[in-house]
Amino acid sequence: MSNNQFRRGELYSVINGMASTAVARRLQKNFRNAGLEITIEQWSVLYHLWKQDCQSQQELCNRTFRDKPSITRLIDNLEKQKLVKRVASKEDRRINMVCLTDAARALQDVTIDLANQTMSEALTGVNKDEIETVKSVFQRVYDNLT
Amino acid sequence: MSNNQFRRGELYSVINGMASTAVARRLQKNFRNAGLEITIEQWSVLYHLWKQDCQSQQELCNRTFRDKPSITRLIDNLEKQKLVKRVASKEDRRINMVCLTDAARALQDVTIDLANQTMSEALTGVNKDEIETVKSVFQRVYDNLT
DNA sequence: TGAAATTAGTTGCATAACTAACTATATGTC
DNA sequence: GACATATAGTTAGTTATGCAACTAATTTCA
Repeated sequence: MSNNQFRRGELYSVINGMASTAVARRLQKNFRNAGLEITIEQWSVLYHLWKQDCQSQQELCNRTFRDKPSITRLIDNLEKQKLVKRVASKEDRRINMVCLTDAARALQDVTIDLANQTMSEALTGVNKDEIETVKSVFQRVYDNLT
Repeated sequence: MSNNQFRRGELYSVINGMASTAVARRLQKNFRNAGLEITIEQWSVLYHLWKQDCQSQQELCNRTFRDKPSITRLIDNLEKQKLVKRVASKEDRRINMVCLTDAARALQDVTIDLANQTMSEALTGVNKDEIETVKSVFQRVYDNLT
């Protein structure tokens, strides 16, 4: 095995463990400290609904990079907390449109502020070019594998 | 909220969802296609034991960026599959040294090859400088938050 | 030396992930 | 129109994660 290849295995560990876990934990902690009961996974669904309300579960799967059972259960839990409602589509009765409640709309500004603060903290000492490189690399990695 | 801040929230979604999920799924699929029954999380523990055998659970926590209960259960499952053994330390009876079995040693080459192939596939079109930038950014993000 | 604090690991509980198998609705084709 | 196929979503079973609370062993220090 070449040294270069071994570094790639190592890179896998780095990408999948270190930074994303640390950011996720910090954001979750910041939500909790602010008295917010939502998980970051639930937040990531709400994030896409704030950008565009009333999406089908399949659209949320595509946008959050999750599979269908994961979205089913995230929506189950969000519905229990009265943050979203499933509304049967009239055009296609297979489809549930997932729509925000007023309670969820009230969370938008405060939670996005917390996410921005968390990311600012995480990205201290990282410049814009480096951020653009990370985004671009991740986009290519995703495209290479899907 | 400034436009720049909003992009940071977006970056969070990108980092935590897109690339790492895609790589993890592909690697898991490649393991399964090769008839290997281990999960990528179990593999990541084995990876550190291949680098250095017989580490305490706490050392594995630090190296894999997982908390203690996660490691306890990963080791439980690896022990069920007879890939590791817990060996009580003689110097400090609180400590379990986690050691590889022959069965686990036999998995090293084939699984690391699969990981390298998967990463090569994922990183097609990404040059060395960009990889170094990603690693460096992730290291700083981790340091900023811990 | 003996009580307090620290460290290593486990257990319980909740949420989330993936796979496979399932139901129900819609579409396409003969 | 009817049967095959595809699509949207759910359910079941296993693994993994995070947090809090716990036990047991070790260290600190008064």
